[in-house]
Amino acid sequence: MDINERKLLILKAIIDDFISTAQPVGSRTLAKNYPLGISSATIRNEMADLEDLGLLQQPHTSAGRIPSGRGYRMYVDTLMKHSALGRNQQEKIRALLMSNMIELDDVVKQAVKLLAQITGMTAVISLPNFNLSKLENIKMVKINEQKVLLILVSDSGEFKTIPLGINSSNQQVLDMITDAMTTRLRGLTIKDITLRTIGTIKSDLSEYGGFIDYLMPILRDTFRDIDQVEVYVEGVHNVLNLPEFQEVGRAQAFFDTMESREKLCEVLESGDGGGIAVRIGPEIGLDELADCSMIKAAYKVNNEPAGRIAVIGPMRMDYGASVAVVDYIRETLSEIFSGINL
Amino acid sequence: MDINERKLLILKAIIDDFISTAQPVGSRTLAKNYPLGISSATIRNEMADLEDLGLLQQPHTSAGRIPSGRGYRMYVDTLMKHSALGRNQQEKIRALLMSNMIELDDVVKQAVKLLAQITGMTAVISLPNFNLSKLENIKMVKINEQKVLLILVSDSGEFKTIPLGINSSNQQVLDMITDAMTTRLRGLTIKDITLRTIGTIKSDLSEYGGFIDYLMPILRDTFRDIDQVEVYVEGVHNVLNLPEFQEVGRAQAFFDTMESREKLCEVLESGDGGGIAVRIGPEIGLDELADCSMIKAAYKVNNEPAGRIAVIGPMRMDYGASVAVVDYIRETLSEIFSGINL
DNA sequence: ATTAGCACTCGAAAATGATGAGTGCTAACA
DNA sequence: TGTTAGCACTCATCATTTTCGAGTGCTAAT
Repeated sequence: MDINERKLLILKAIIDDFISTAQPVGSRTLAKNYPLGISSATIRNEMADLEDLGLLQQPHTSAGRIPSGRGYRMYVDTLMKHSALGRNQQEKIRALLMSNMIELDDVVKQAVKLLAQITGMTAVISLPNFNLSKLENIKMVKINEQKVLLILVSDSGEFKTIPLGINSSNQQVLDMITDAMTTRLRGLTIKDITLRTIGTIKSDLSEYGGFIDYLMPILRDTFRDIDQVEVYVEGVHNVLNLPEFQEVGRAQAFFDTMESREKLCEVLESGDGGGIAVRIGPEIGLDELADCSMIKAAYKVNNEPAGRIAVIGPMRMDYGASVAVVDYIRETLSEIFSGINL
Repeated sequence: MDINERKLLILKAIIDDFISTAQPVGSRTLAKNYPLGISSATIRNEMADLEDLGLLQQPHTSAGRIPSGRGYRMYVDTLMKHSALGRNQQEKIRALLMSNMIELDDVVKQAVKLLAQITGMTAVISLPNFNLSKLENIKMVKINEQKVLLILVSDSGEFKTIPLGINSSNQQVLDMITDAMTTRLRGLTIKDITLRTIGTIKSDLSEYGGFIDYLMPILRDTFRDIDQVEVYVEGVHNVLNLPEFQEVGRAQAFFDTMESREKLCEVLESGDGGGIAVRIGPEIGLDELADCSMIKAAYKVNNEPAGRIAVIGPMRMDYGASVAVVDYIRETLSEIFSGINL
């Protein structure tokens, strides 16, 4: 059986309708509400064909049709209207993201909130992995007799602070040590730091013998443990407004998934970083989200792919609008982070 | 009408039963399952009296009774069994909270997670308000040409880091400035810092004229904006397992409330800090939680009341067990934070 | 190839009925 | 006088039935 222009038109109409009503759509309503110029009987025949092609499915015998995963795929690939964001909405996003520019974290948090709010779904964003950026500078600041703050600065201007429980140190000594560390470690990533590199520092500082022996294991453990990719999630509860999440069990399963950093990370970080990816149902690669869809994109920091941004919602989502928003936010983030040493 | 011993016994039985089944309890089941030694008819009469006294209510004519707010109040005040935590559970809590002791924040986050997990309800905890603790030390660390990290250390060993966007500063200059600031501000709380105090610093450092003129407004704004009380919430989704939250609308309203830091703060911080408070329904003081209950207590840092810890759930909660957990965690936190300069 | 028409299907919603847990009241009883 | 057995009555819940209508597939006419 061939798939012709008209079938595609009908498929598009069905999906458009289903996206906005969440109800299976039948031949009569279709004939009534869309200018297809053919009768419901003809539509019925075509629909039967579309079902045979695996693009539609019937919840039960006497109901209308709903799109299948493959149907959505075709819709997203070739049928849907790619809408652009309205001017004023663009301005709003831009203004909000630009307003709060001291830290990358803050911008990113703002962005994910915005994304959730605009789409009415759940938004997820991952931060650039600090472990992979090059160290530029290392400092330790004595907080009090029991505590020192370790500060790692990356070449892109990001930094990370880590409190250490260290007894009675002296700021001058700490400065000497961090100077030596900076010399040795500058340009490396945290991932690159091994026991051996730390060992070399120790040999540079033999004069502080005892204290170094005390400090180094702590630093070693600290470097070993810096490792989680940060993920921010926003708008998890938005889905309660959607008809597909009206049974608490369903909603609860979704919430549980959204609370698992690892799963989210895995799903976010998979795939290459180019362009926008639309993952439909099982394509997401997570059983728990097999009846959801995800739109995901990588934003850049200093023109290098860094973190990912995504929106997750029911398969029946407004792909056109969502893609537009994700794209615009990705673009704006990349722009904000381009070349600026935060 | 007098309220005698037997009535109280019946009330207690009804509430115990209702807490565990979530079903209105009738006279027959009561007579069958509790060793009251009287017939269902007698119980019926007593129940009618208890209803007249406002301690019970009937969802509809031919249903059993459920406790009213006043009923719960009486239960909590005089009837319920105060159970203590089991030894092994105590050990578990203790071990978990002790294991992770570098930062107060970490302990507190661990505690709130634990509380939610053990009670199966929603747990909330507020941090000691940094604004109210006395400043001990102020530092600024140059991160790079555009950025400086401001570190405020309190006398209890807590600290707060605030990134500032400041151009091309020099670490020596920063040290001079923070030394002057420390001299002037030590012992004050952040709340105490006014425009005038900042002005005096400026006069100490006339030699750095231009830079100070640039820096001071930034610091002024920064001090003015440090102000939010941190609140951690954990286990919001736990309530989905409870029968009273089976309609999504109900659950959603609860989630919304739990997302409002201000409302939570208000509710947490109200009341004096002594002992454990059980707030039933409207006593919480928030319309959105009028059919929930809250158990709340203040923990201490250095033997001074600091933050609050609470668990929030349906009115039909196991008050005895919950009070025990809250109490033990409060106690353990206070102990961990007693006298230790973190 | 298209469409009108028709018989048929089947879920959703409304109507009906049985069930049973619960009540209040009364009269008998210890 | 307090307690209890008994009884009529209430009413939510659940299962069953009925109705309704949107939808389908098929056939025959255009």
